[in-house]
Amino acid sequence: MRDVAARAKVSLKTVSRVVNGESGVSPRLAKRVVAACERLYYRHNHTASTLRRSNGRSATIGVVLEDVANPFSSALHRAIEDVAVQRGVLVLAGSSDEDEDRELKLVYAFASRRVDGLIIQPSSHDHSYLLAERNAGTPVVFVDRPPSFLDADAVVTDNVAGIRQAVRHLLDHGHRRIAYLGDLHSIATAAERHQGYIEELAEHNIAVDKQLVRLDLRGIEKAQAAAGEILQGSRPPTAVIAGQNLITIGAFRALRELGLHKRVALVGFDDFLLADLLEPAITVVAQDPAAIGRTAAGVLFRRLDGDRSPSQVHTVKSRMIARGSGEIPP
Amino acid sequence: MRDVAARAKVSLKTVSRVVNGESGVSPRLAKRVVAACERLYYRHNHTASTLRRSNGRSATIGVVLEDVANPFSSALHRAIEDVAVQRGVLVLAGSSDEDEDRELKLVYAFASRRVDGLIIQPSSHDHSYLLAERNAGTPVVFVDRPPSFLDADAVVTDNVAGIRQAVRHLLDHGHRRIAYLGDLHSIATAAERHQGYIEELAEHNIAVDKQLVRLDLRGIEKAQAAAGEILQGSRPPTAVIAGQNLITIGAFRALRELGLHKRVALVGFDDFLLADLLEPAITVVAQDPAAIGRTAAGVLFRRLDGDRSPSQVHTVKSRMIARGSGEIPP
DNA sequence: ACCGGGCATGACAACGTTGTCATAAAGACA
DNA sequence: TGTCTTTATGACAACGTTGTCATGCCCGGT
Repeated sequence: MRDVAARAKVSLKTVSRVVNGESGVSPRLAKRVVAACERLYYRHNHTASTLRRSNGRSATIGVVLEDVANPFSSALHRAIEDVAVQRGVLVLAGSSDEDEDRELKLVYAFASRRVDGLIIQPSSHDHSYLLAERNAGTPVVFVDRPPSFLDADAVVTDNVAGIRQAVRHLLDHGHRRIAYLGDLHSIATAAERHQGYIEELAEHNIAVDKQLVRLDLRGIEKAQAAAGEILQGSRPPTAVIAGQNLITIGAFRALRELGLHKRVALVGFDDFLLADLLEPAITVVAQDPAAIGRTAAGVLFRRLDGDRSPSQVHTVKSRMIARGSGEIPP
Repeated sequence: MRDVAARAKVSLKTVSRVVNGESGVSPRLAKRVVAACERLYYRHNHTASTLRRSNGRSATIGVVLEDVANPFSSALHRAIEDVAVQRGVLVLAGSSDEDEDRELKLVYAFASRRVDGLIIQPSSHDHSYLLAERNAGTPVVFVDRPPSFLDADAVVTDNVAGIRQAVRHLLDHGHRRIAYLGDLHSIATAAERHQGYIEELAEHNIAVDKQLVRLDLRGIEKAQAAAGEILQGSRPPTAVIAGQNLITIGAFRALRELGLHKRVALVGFDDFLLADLLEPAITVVAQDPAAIGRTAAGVLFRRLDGDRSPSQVHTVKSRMIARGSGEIPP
């Protein structure tokens, strides 16, 4: 900037004014400055300007996702980005891999870059480590799962209602022996979904058969194995509910393997690409990651704009999509 | 930092030394400083430190992708992140949506945040706008598609060889009427793949039937429509090659719709989740986005470490995965 | 008692910008 | 012509840090 000022024969401050589009610079000087900028390949240093500016905003937010490459997380990411670009805000993204320590390190790394806000899909179970950030006035919004030991906004899917709807759907089609395959019980959403299964069965006075429930299944292979065991048990289910994306795929693989995919019903939680092209097409309770991301970014920016209202949990509705696999009779 | 210094009754510089883990601070003082940091919720300001430090590194890189939510791009993103975290480097990511202007704006936004390096999956066709960054010594690596009008490193898939392999595979299975569905011809990789199709047919002295070629197909719907038209034409193909992910899915939808999915062969370029669960399972020429991302990040960091060798185009091999749809006889 | 060397600590400037205020020039008005 | 207002411009400090160098202290050797 000093070089530009020298070349245009003006003061630093005048260059600053031109670069920031401030008024009160004569067209003659402004033209000289612009010309010098171009000649010298000058690039404004946004970081230095942040340091000095009164509001101190870096125009950058940090997003911690489970894995930037997983479809749910990346849909969140994209939705957040779309809101951010409209405000000229950039997005730092990182993957926690469901690891508390990585989450914490990412948040600290973001914080030390002075991001304006944080959106976190949490893996940890104690978010009090974020107290320093809250004290510093950095807004934090949790997505997919609510925070613990910290007062902060959150945007989540109505997991319990979603699974209850799936159970009811199967009951309506005459099923009574309904298996449930769930993710790591330590994940809040997984626990909620399992809870939904229990609640809906209870409401219809159906006892939970422990042989039909398998939890802590992580990834396609484990789900496939667990589904295989249940389906080959002494009193197999007539329908299966899968509490997560990859579990649905694993369950479907097991059904295929045993030639049962057209005889045993399957309903999955969370939609996935091509679910409609399988045979049978898979009935799912679809989440809306784009809506979750959009909402979360909206909340974050409202906080940045000065909203001081009490923090709130926003719920995004899930939606049942009947495609065939969930409508197989017992 | 000033507050911490005051509370620990030491100078600013001593706090700086402790925070950066420099040697030459007595344990007694160091302990006082650490205690003060914790009491005051002090967070190191990495941005300010970058401004002052001699190397001026921000420990942040910028990644421009076609769309952070698309499976290929997000796999790239993740692979890059995995290399970056090992060096304590954060990743700014953005989506260009195949729009030159958005790409340019993202690059400028990254540059003004003084990222240490850039990885770009380019949409534009003239990358000379990056000259200022190259002059400033910021390394730039292109992924998926090579740069134009700029001397820079690139990491790409062997598109021509991949498609030629697909064509040969179909020829080996007896096909002679092979249709080709391609993406926007303005995308360099799409043009290369189309070229591969032409070359391999020429080598076997088979004339290209223009009725069997459709280009500029963007998205599932357009591909599906185009495939439908070709399959219902007067002299339909016995096999179809799809030049991209979504086009493969669109083509498969069209085949299903017409009940031809077990009679007409299909080979897609670029693998996708669940391709193995469709009926028939889809034969593809798989790219390796993780390897591309890993390589690109490796090249970038080598440049940052001072590698001044001439820039180079690295090619990552594609791999044919036969699953059934490509082995249907004519 | 004196000197030299090593070690711990701090004072100060600088990184690239912008906020604040001062100043100079030009125009408006009586 | 003199005074007041407006407008354009610049000088300077400050943002939160770290590099450079100076200072003061302690220790061992003579």
